[in-house]
Amino acid sequence: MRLRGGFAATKPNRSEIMRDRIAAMIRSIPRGRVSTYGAIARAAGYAGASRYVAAVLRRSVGMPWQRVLGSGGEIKLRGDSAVEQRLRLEAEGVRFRGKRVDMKAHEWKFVRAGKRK
DNA sequence: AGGGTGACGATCA
DNA sequence: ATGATCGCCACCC
Repeated sequence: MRLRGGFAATKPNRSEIMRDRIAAMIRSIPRGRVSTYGAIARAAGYAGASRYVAAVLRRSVGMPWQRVLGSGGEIKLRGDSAVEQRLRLEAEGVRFRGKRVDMKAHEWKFVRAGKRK
């Protein structure tokens, strides 16, 4: 957490930086394009943290959450949420092939960040 | 320290 | 295509 006014704030720990970087990647996905939990984790420099990407998305507000999908363009939400996600995506022009998003046409390619420990 | 959780992902039956 | 398994990661008791 950053403090205002230039006072010595508590140094952000590894997880906070991780969370911020992941959130930034999600926010950078343009309208009409999508990505996956795994790809976002890798792009942020945390390969393997796909589950955490979902956790971050879940607890953040004002994020384009509908643009984040499971591997292969699969909607991982359940019930009403899943329906809403599909509607929101179709509303911004994202096409589906059966149950999944046509990744070939809509997957957003990030410029990878360097790997980190 | 130990065990359980989830909007994951790859693999296999 | 579908469900079970297992490995992963940070969190939360």
